Amino acid sequence: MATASANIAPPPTPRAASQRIGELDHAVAERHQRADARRNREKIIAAAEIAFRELGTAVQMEDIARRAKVGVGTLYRHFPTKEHLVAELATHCFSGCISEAETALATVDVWAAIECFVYRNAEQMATDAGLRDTFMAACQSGGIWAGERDRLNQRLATLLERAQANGSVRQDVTLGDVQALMCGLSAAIAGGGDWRRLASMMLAGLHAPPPTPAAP
Amino acid sequence: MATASANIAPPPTPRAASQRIGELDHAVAERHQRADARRNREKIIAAAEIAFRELGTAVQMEDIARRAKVGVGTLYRHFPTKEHLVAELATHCFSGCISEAETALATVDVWAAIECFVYRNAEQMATDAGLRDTFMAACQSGGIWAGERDRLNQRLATLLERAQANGSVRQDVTLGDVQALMCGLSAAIAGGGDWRRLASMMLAGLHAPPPTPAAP
DNA sequence: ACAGTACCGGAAGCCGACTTCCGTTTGTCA
DNA sequence: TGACAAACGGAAGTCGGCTTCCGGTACTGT
Repeated sequence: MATASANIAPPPTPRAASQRIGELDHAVAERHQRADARRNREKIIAAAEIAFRELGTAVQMEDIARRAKVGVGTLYRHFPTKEHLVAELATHCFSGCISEAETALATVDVWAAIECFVYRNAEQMATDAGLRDTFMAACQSGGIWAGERDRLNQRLATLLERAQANGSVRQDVTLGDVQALMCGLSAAIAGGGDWRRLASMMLAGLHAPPPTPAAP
Repeated sequence: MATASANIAPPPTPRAASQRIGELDHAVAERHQRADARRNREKIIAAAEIAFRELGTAVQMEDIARRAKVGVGTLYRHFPTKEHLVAELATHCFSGCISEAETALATVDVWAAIECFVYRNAEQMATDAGLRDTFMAACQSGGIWAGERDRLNQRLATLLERAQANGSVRQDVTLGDVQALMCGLSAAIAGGGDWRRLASMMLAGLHAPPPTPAAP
């Protein structure tokens, strides 16, 4: 699994590689399509979201198809690859986080905004394996949904910058550290810790005064 | 994935289930065996340790056999299942941690001992995927190597207890939280953060004075 | 030196995912 | 309404791992 687990196999066929996610994919979605097709797409996404929350990237395509009351063939008509489908779901996760980050950016008290951001995410992670897996995968550079991740990182970067200018976050913390921390928080919550305490500890670590001199 | 990517498949055959790890396994190891067999076992373990550090639980049996210059058949003669082999390796990881925890227990300054323990592990995690995966898997209760994990947890529990009595660790932290934190630290380091800073943040989170009142 | 047996190697088997294929169904447009 | 293409369903294909099998090899004790 490591992690857990994640098992999106690298596409064995050359076929999938020929489609950029978010290009042709959306093009197909937009273009004139039959009513039943559109309906099925909705059903699939709805079912996939639930399953993703429950099982994370370990969801199985057949499981999703079953929940959506649709054949696997139909599933693959709409999403040529598991990776494409997961990317769609991960994008939803990210856009949620992004809008939270934006409300944080609109808040005057930077530190309170950060606290709020972290608590909100931690709370959701407690019941959403998909969100946790998304944060974990976000650390691997160059993933498929790198675009969305970078949009989030952009927000977090300015948030971090302000907080450091403000003195409310340790000066030596980098954006990479923040990313890693979110990833760590996911894992810790997945590991069964109490999300509230874990979030508060993470915040304390960020907030802390100048780092204590390192022990040998 | 999550995790990352642990892929020890549940044994499909009834065969593996009939052998308790650490019982029959060791018995076979002890019992009179041919010299070449013993030599091969050592080669396998040596190769597996290196591969495990490099790849974590994602190592493949064939890879290990190749590195040990041994056929897969031989590998399976010594370890009837991938799970058995990984358990052996994880046990090594745990016993290292346990002895570190014991030196920590022997130290007068509890907080300094904890710092040292965390830094040491973090440093090793930075280059040892096997250690990271071991900590991640340790959270899943009831794993195969639960015995060793519990021996470690026992040490950590008394360490935590003393530190809380001492006032150097937040009162509301539980052993489960500590476990989750180690798991989170693994993930964060795997996610590419700087181990030194991450460890210091984690310690700050533990050390912190009474928890800040939770934000909504 | 020899028999007997433990052990070795790696090709083949198996299994659980993902993905493809194609006959059938259904919506759409004239 | 009829023809046509788009979409459906799910059985079958594929692939990458773990695991087994069995003919050959080489220790070990006599």
